[in-house]
Amino acid sequence: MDDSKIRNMEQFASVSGISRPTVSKYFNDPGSVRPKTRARIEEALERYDYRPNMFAVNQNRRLTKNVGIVVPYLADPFFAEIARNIEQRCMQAGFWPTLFSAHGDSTLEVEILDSLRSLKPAGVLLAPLGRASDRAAIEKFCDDVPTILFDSNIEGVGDAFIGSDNTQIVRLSVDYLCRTGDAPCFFEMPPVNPNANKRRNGYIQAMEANGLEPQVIRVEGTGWGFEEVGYHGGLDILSKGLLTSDTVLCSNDRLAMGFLAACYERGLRVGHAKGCDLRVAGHDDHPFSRFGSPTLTTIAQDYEKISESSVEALFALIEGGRSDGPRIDRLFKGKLVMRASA
Amino acid sequence: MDDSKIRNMEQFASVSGISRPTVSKYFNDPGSVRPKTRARIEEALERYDYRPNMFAVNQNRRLTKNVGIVVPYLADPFFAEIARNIEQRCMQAGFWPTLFSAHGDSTLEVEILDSLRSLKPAGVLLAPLGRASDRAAIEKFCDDVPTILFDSNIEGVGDAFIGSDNTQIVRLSVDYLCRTGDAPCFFEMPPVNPNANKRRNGYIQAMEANGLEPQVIRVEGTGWGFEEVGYHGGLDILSKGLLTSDTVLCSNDRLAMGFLAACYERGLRVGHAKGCDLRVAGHDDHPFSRFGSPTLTTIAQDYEKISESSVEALFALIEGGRSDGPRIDRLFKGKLVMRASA
DNA sequence: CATTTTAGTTTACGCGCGTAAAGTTTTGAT
DNA sequence: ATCAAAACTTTACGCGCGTAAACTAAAATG
Repeated sequence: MDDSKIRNMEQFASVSGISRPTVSKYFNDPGSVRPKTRARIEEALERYDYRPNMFAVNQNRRLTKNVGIVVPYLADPFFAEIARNIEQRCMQAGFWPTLFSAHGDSTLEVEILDSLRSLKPAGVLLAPLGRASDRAAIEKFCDDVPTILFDSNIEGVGDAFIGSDNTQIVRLSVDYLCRTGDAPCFFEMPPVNPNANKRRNGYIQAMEANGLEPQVIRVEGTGWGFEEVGYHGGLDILSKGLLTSDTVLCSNDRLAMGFLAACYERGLRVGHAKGCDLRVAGHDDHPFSRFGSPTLTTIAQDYEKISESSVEALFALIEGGRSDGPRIDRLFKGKLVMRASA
Repeated sequence: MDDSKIRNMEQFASVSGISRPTVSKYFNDPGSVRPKTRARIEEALERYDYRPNMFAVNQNRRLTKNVGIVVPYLADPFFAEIARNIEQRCMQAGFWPTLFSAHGDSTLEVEILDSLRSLKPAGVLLAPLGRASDRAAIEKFCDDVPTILFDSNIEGVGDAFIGSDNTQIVRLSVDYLCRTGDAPCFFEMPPVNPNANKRRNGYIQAMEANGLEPQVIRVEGTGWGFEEVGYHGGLDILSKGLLTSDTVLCSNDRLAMGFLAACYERGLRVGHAKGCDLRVAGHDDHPFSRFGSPTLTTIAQDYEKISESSVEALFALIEGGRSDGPRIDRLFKGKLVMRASA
């Protein structure tokens, strides 16, 4: 590789023997130039390492190749994983993804969107905080920037929503638990987002469909430290004897993992096997659920499909422009993952 | 707020009654203009919402206000937390942080650095993959961009290293375990980074200092899925009866959490209390360690200080330029966190 | 082969802002 | 009030690239 440094596209064009406008065209879409031309450019690209200046490139373009990814809480490996998945898909499609986390803070969420504006993104994939979100601010942002919501819905905001069918997911867990033992009571997480309520309601529906009486246990706790809530709330529940069943269905796996720690501390043996005191199940198939003590029975969210579908929806939106059709909602079904805890 | 939209600094300058070069100066450093002028600009800023175009701003500046943060594996909440901490500090200092994760892949790590180059960052905070890292590529990057390494060191690369004193950390855990029960054997993680080796060597040193014979247990496994390694490796160790002590010190908490799951599955009772079969301890005070079954005794890394010190070192580097002095290494001590497991 | 189509070249302008130079006003110390 | 220093205004240029227009060369069509 020749080390004489190329300062700009002008120079690179001259060493590659192609005019600058054509080189510019190549970088915008390599397929838009003749194969022979493309070959010459790429040959030069091998010899000299030149990259167009990001800032100059984006200055004149009304629409950049930037894509914003915003998640509510990055310290949750679930979001880290889904972000990774989305990032890769975006890069493969030639976009430049940038990852942001609201860290559970709605003020920060709005700040992120404001910052994102100045990135002039072609589109944004947003998993909103949920109830805590500043609806008006997000709505305004979505007016200006093509935005796909995922994971957590805000009714009527954004160009589409991709997520899980929480009703089906909870239905599945309830049915499984009912078939394999006592009907579950429901250990509810703090309702930070609409999914929390969907799951509680889904539980109630599913129980009633089975002719059983729903039993919802709600504990104190706010924010995104679900393990903390599951642990301390769990200790509280156990010490006060509030459990109405020996089968506990938790709204999500992080809550369940905290609850498992509480059970262990209280000397309760959790599992579906004979001689166990309690069965515990969760939802999401969180990355750490398979390493619970015991390993956690749960319903897996199809986050491969959620990320795939989200990115697809965004690209369709970017290419096709905003349609006046109805807002698209796509919900994916969950799958039962049987492990030791229930 | 007046909604007539301001398109550029020219227009904003005219509505604020200040000339454009002065407004430009203000945005680069609000303190550099006369208080009266500043007040007029900020008054206009309240009425009209204008932000300088990021791309235009950065195009002419040799040095931007961008800061890159690169972590090896974002699905590890430890890195998510430290990234959050660093992000906030950077933003407070008026920088624009961008977060990247190598997702355990050295190819991606190099790609990230290449992308970062085109962001013309004022500086970069890099937690390298470690052994898997492409040393030459990182070295070359550090020649061009002021870079602080943190968490995991690469000898002689970058302008400084900020991390934990792994020797002290392991010494602390070994001493504690020896004083409270049988001397520990050491369950080693796959050596993905130099910290792994530092910890093993630290263990051996600490044991010998106590006049005891070190016992290192090494299992198969690669990559960053430490829980997986701890779990499967743990099952293997237990089934083959390879443990040389009833006290197991794990190189880190994630490995330990996996091992706890294995112990649970084998029906072993872990803890420091009477009647327990095994004591288990880890290192790092990982966010999830307090929710283990049992809660995990560990040595906490001082990641508040690590992030604070990393950012400080970077800012000093950015402002002061690179000195010819020796590379700065700062190591912080760990603190014992006594929980139920040992 | 002549003709149309496609792709590339040349030339030129503009994006929004940093920044330098020269001139003007304000400030604050004497 | 006097005057130098500090701050501001005006003017002007350049950053690196997108992109449009007018022209020319190459490829595809018949």
